[in-house]
Amino acid sequence: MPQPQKSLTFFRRVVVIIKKIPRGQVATYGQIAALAGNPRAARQVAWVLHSAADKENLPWQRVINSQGSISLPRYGGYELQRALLVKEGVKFDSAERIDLVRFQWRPKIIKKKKENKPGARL
DNA sequence: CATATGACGATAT
DNA sequence: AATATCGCCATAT
Repeated sequence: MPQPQKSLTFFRRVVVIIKKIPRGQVATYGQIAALAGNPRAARQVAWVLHSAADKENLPWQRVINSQGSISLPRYGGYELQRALLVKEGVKFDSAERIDLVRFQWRPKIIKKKKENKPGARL
């Protein structure tokens, strides 16, 4: 018997995650890789975008690098990505970087139960 | 199995 | 700050 819900491939998990990035916010390759279960697979996220951004209709423009900047080369998609983000309200500073503190998506950690320590002070 | 690819990330220089 | 180098690793072939 095959497992009822065999874990999805990394590829699929990444696709699902990227689709959840809210408009006006961004996520980094490494962040997405981590959410997909492998914090060291940032490059694979790039690969997923390369191979499926279009087919899967992903909000690919919301994925940027850990420096808060666009990874696509100038005249190779950079301008388009920048324009799409600006249109969503994302701001770029004078160094062409996005302030991650302001714009990075911070999904709620769903995880399992078990947290909630009554009386715990932080 | 062996190699190649890649919109990365961290570190060294 | 800008560039170079290396480590990583899911997929593709």
